[in-house]
Amino acid sequence: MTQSKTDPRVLRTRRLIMDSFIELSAKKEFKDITIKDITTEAMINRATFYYHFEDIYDLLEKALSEVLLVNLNEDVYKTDKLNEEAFIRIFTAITNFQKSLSNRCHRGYEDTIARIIREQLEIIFYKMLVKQSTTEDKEASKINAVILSWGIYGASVEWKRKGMTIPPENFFKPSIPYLLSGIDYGS
Amino acid sequence: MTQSKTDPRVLRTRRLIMDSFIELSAKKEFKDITIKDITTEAMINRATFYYHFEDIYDLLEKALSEVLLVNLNEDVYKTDKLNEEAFIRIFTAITNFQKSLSNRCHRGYEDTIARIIREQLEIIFYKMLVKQSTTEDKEASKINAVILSWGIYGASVEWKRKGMTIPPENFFKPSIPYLLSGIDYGS
DNA sequence: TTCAATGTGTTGTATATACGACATATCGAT
DNA sequence: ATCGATATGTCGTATATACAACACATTGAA
Repeated sequence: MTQSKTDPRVLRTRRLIMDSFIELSAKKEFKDITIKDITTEAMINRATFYYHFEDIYDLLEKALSEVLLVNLNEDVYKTDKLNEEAFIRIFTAITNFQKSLSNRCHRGYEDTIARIIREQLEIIFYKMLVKQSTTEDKEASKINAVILSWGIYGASVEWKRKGMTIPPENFFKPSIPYLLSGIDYGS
Repeated sequence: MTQSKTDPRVLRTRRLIMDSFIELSAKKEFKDITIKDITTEAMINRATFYYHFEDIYDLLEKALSEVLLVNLNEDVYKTDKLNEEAFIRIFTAITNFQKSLSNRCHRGYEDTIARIIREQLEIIFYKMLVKQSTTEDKEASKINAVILSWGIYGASVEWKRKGMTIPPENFFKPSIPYLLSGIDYGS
């Protein structure tokens, strides 16, 4: 809210960099992508890259966060209550994300990616929990968000381990009653 | 040759502006397109527009020149000799250009467009004539280029007036012997 | 007519980007 | 181990773009 709108040049450049990175990720492994590759593809100067990102890992992080966030926002914020439908939407968004990553080659960076997913999940869960919590106990919401993010990410890993073939909603549905019973203070 | 390569920011911005203009031309008449429309679509500042173009007519001119030039370069420079094939390529490029313009609405600017086409044609003809002329008479080449540009543009207007239905090569072929006889000094 | 709204074109200043140079690190070949 | 080639990260400076403000023209409605 306090953020004054950012310079259009910045938005433009970040978009160019991120798009180029995603483009290149489809062709090469992450470890073979150089900063020069990215900036050449994006037609921006190499020094400009460092104006926006610490290094290539920082870019990976922010690019993935953004992609995931777009997925989540498209699917989730249609319903702002954390009910059965919302859980299924979120879980499906994550499995979609996992599927899209499994095409690209990010070998050796699974941990980074896992952390990014959990962080984004935590943010979203926290927002939704605070919004619908009747008490003012934000600490509890924070911890619950952590637990939910780890738990649901874990479920997506298990889904992946089973071959990514089971429809996400079928795989996940059995656990929903348990998850809902824990958080449904209101009503 | 003497041009040192231009700043990538300039290329980027010009492309954004031109693409936005072409985009908007598909939706609105030229007279209803404002500078603000263009710069908003291109996501650049209005003042930046004036850094690159005198006004909207200047943009029209340069945008059309570029589109035409791309058409011509794609088709023409495969053969660098001004023979029957080259004439047909050029004439076809122009009729294609006329067709693409007839969809968009540039009512009231036909004269401007005509001038742009002739200017581009003249440049190309002049280059080719000088290249293949055995004598060093550049003045003659210049005048011949003028004559050819007006003549061939006129033919394309006639082709348009007849409904743009006749295949350009059929329409134009009968005149080629005459045109070739005039310029074929060499050999 | 008058007035408000909108478009045009210009100017001064702040900031993002381009560019070249540099030091350092990494890596593959000899 | 050494060397050339290539990638990383940083810096200073030049320049293109963003932005707000301005004067002026055009337009349409009261």
